[in-house]
This record gives sequence, structure tokens and C-alpha cells, in this order.
Amino acid sequence: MARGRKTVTIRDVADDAGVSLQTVSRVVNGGPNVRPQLRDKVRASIDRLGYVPSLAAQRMSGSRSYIILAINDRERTLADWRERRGTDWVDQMLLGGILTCSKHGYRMMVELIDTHSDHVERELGAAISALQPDGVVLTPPHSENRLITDLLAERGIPFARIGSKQPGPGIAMTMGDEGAAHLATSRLVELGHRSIAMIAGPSQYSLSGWRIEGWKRALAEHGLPHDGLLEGGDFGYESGTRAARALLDRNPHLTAIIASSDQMALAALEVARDRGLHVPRDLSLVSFDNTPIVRFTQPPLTAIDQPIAETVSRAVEQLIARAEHSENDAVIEVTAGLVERSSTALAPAPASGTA
Amino acid sequence: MARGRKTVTIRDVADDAGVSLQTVSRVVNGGPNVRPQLRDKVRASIDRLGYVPSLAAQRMSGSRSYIILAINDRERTLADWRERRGTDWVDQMLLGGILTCSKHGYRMMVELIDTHSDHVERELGAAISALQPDGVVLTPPHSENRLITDLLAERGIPFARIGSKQPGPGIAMTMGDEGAAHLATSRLVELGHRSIAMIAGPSQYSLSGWRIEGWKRALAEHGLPHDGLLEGGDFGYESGTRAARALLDRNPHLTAIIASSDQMALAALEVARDRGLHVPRDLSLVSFDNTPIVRFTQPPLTAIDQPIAETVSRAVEQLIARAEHSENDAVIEVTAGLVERSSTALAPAPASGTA
DNA sequence: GCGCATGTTGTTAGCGTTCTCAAGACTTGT
DNA sequence: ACAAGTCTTGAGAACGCTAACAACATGCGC
Repeated sequence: MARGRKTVTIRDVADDAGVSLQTVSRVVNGGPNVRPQLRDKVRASIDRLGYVPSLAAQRMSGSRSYIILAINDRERTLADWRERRGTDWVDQMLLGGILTCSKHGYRMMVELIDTHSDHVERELGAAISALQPDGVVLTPPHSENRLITDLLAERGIPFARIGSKQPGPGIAMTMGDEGAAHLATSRLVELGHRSIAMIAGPSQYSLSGWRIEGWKRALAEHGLPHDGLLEGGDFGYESGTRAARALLDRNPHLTAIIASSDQMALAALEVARDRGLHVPRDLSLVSFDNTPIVRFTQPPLTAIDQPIAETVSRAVEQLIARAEHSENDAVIEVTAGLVERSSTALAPAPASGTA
Repeated sequence: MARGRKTVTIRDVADDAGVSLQTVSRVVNGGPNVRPQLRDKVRASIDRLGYVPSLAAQRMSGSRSYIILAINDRERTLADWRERRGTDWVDQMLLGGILTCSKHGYRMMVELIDTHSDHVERELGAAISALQPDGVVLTPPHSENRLITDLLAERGIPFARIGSKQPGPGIAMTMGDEGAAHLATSRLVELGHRSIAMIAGPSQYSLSGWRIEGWKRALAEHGLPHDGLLEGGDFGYESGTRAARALLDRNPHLTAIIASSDQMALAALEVARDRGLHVPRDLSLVSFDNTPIVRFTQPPLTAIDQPIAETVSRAVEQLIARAEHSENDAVIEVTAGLVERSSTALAPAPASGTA
């Protein structure tokens, strides 16, 4: 029982079409020098027999594995998952990646690796040795981990660092964090806000820094101060609560907060509600990420849309190009947009009498 | 440049340890008859050289590929993704799968396939031929597609059908839909509700039917009617709006709705708000899925928690067991729990004077 | 001490593909 | 019409690993 019908191999096709293995291989791979007549005959055999080359065999003999590996932070992923926060990285990245891979005849595989562990190298090395991927996509906070990038560079595997601006080795891809923060801040200024705070992400993510820069730059352009208006968080809900409280305690005239993640924005929304502040009448709120959650809060949140899927998709395309004909490293910036919903509004008229 | 350091192969280890290839292979695969002394020596060489067997080579020569393939519905996945609904299947399933796979030395690969297309067979056949997975996880609505299950059965590949109760071929795994619906309904009855409606999922998913059954059974147990209290949806937001409106129009005394997806529950929440009905004071709401979204709505929704990750995890374990030593098919039921939040409350006292 | 089971190691032959190189068929310029 | 190329096809090796078997050591009962 359960005997699988024998697999159709290239040899079966060759026999069926009356040609050599090599000719079939050439047809399959779009080889250049095959007579049209023969090519059609071989194609017919392939269709009739339902032949599909074995990925493993292709990897064995050829130079490519047709596999792109996507590396995620295990710790963060698992935390997100267990606590049922939106695991936005994973699904957006996976879908963007899978689609683009399959468009080019590649496959995407996801690997979870601990950043904090001492054996990042071992874990990554093992994955690479086992899979021998043609390219690797690194997500923060792996993107700027020297141990990782050095290892990949040494092995000569093309890789893309999502959320990094450092030129080479590897392709650096950013999602316009500085510009996005600047955009959000400017928009708030436009709405009349003069005291605009930021809840930043953890400093080990460079994008946290860029967002702070964008925010500061926008404030500076309008001659607004930023002292006491910055709090740090770890992207998680609880840290958002802490940060929002601290900001509101410290700045009685605060009218707007930009949070570096949806979870922290949600927390800020809750803090505002607790204190009887109406969003957006009393306090405007902008978040980063634009995960599905923020459309269904009350009010729905204005958010910077992180184009994760698109970024990964473009990263994959770059990697495949490098796998097939070697190209140079690059720094690529995808721009993020602002999706205005109902958590932002004109700044309240300054309470002239108070404090 | 960019020449990768040559890969460490089993031969390098063999030479280093002064043994034959086969001995190394035995050590790597935990073979039974190797002298401890030699085994340690080989292990030392493996560690020193950082050897990890090539998956492709293992697949080529051995009978296993160490790959589990997870099949998702492309259409639904893409729709969810584009519209930024929570792509709950994908990430929960992926994470549950990846973790369990890697625990056993396997890898999980995700494939998106169109159910509606006429060439499901071709798409799936291609994936199987290329990857030659040791097991396949099918998610609804693929789980009961004869074309797919027949193909897998014929090829002798173990597979698990998530969301199916039909015994064999393949492992059938359900997430206790009938029981969960019964539980939610009973709980509402307990809270004093007498008119409890359901917004069901599309009929092509058998779980839609089971949920309806559980709901009806609970109602019947308490002598409550179900006429006019059922509406169908497609799991999406818009369909939920339509269904909720129809239910409220038709049943003036309606005090509770169970929705077969979070999106539809969200829609119902919005419809209630539009009509000036307070949730949960005037209307109780229970949803299915318990995706991250429902924790942050106002009020947070009571929801049936679909243990997707756990189910997939168990499915993977079953598949691996079958890949290694053949076992019989099975029907496995994982039970879903009810997470009570603030969208459910005691039924309002019947408005005695009205209609 | 002999025969035989059992434990341990090595040898050989593939797995399905692509790469390299060589050989034959067909052009082309003169 | 002939040499020199170009296009087309095929043969054989190689990729890294495991399965199957062969060979040798070791232990045991008698």
C-alpha cells in the first residue's frame, strides 16, 4: 500500500521524446541552442508525462538551489505569536517573498534565529549549509549584525539587509523611516500641533534612530523644541503604556504623539482614554506599521504604512538577479506613506488660562 | 571575488576523523552500531569542521526529504493580505509548523494554491515533484478537495487535512468547531439570552456547517428556536455587515450574535454602533478565531480561540511519525476554548411593552 | 578451540540533475 | 567546392549523500 507512483525523471522524458538527457535539460532551462522542432517535441513529452525537475537534484548538480532564505528573529516572533500581537513581519514578509520567488521559479524558506544567543553563527551556518540558499533576506535586528553579515559575505551568498542603510556588503534596503517620521511630524505641525512627542523603538534597531531623526528634523524646520518629548519603548504594548504616561505626565500641553509601533500606539490610546483625553480632539495619535489592528480601533488610527511586503519583494528580486548574473551591492530605499484615519485632527486651541 | 569558502562535505569529515563516509553518515543519523569511542571522534571532527549535511544530497540518496509542505489557499491569502485583514492562517500555521518541524530536524515550506482553478492538480503536482515533501498539511478549503487528497494518496505522501472530519485517506484534524459553537451558545443562554443568531461562514468550508450544528444543538437543548436567526457570510468584513443588518432587521428581539470570523464580528460591532445598540448592554457578540485584532476593539471581543498553531503543530508531528515509521490514518480533534472579554454580558431585560 | 550469531566498519552503486567537452550537421565566405 | 566557423546534439563525469551489501572483528555456547 501507499506505494507512490514512480517519479517522472528527466530520463523518462528523454526516452519518450527520443532525445538525450542533456537536450531535455536544455529545453527545461530555456537553453539557447535547440532546434524549435525538437524543442516542441520535448515540451510535448514534458507535458504529457507531467515532468517537473527535482529541486534537490538541480541543487546537487547545478550551481543554484532556487531557494531564498528569510531570517527572522525567533525571540520577537515567538513573543508576538504567543501574545497574539500581530506577527506582522512574518506574514507580510512571507507573502511578499513567496510571491516574488515563485514568479521567478524560486522558493522561500523561513528560518527563525535568536539574535541574542552566542551561537547565531552556528544556527545561521547550519541553515546555510543545509539549504545552500541562493540568497538571504535579513530582517531587523539581524540586518546589522556583523557576525551574520560577515558570515554571509565570506560564503559569497548574496544577501539583503532590510532596515539598514550601511552600504555593502549586501544590499541595504530601508523603508524610508526618516522620511516617514518627518512626514508624520510635518503633517501634525500643519494641523497646528506645537508639542509633538515621540515614543521610539529600541535602540538596537537602527530604524528607531532614523525615525527620531526625521521627527527632530521636522520639528527643527518649524522651530519647535523636542526636549522632554522623547520616550523609548520596545515596540510592545506595555512599554507603550509606560512611555505614554511619562510623556503626558511631563508635558501638560502635549497634543500629539507619534508611536514607533502599532502596539505602542494602541497603548497610548488606552492611556489617553484612561485620563479622559479624547482622541483626536485632545490628543492626536500617529502610529508606525499600519498592521490590520489599527483599522478597527476606536477611533481608527492614522498610521505610517510600512511597505514590508513590497520591500521584501524587491529584495528578493535583487537577490535573484545577483544569483543569476552577479551584480553590485546597492542601497535601496522604498518610501512609506501616511494613511490618515481618525486619530489625527486639528490641534486643540491652547488653553490660555491654564498652568 | 565573492568566492564562497568551499562547503564542508561528509568526505572532509571522514578524512579528518580517519574513517569511512558511511561511518560519518551513521553518526550523523544516529545509526545504532558505532563504537562510542569512534562516534566521539567523528563528532569532534563534525564540530571542528562545522559540518552540516546538505538537505539536497540527503534527499537525493535517502528516502526522505525532511520537508513538510503546507498548502494554503492563494486567493484567500492574497485577499487577506492586500486588504490587510489579519492573515491569521498563514502566520499561526507557519509558526506552529516551523517550530515543530525544526524540533524534529525537518523544515516547513509554504505553498499557495488556487482552489478554484482547474489546474489545482497541476500546481500541487508540480510542487510535490519539485520538493518531494515527506508530508503535506492541507488547510481549508483544500482539506476536502478530492482532486488533492486523491493525488496525495496516490503518490503515497502522508498528509493531514486541517478542518476535516472525514476519516481517511490522510489524517483528519479538526479544531472542535461544533463543540466551540455549542460552548459559546450555551454560555450566552446561561447569560439569559433567548434570541441568539449566527453569522455562518461559506458553505464550502465544512467547519461552517459544524459551527451551525453546535449552535443549533445548544439552542435545541434549551428549547430555543433558530428560525430566521442564521445568515451566511464569506468570513470577510462586508459580508458581516450585510448579515448583521439582515439579522437585526428581521429579529427585533435579538440580543446576541455569534460570528464565524473576527472580521464579521467586527462588522457586526460596527452595525450595532450605527444603530445605537450598545455592546454588550444591548447586544452580546462572540466571534470565532481570536486574532490579535479583537483585543483592541471597543469593547474587546469575546471570542472562540482557534488553536491553529497547536493543530498544525500536532499535524506536523503526526506526519513526521508517518514519514519515519508508517502508521495508520487517524481523526484527531483539538478543542477550542472561549476567551471571554467585554462584548458579552447578561441579556437585557425583555422590553415588556414593545411590539 | 570451533562454529555461529552479533557488532562494527568499509566498499560500491546509485539518486536526478547540470556541467564540460567532444562530435557531428549545417552555414558561410571566397 | 573547400576550409573555417557556428549551431545542435550527445556522452560522461560529478555533485554529496545513503542503501545495500560485503568484510572483518568480537563474543558466546558448547
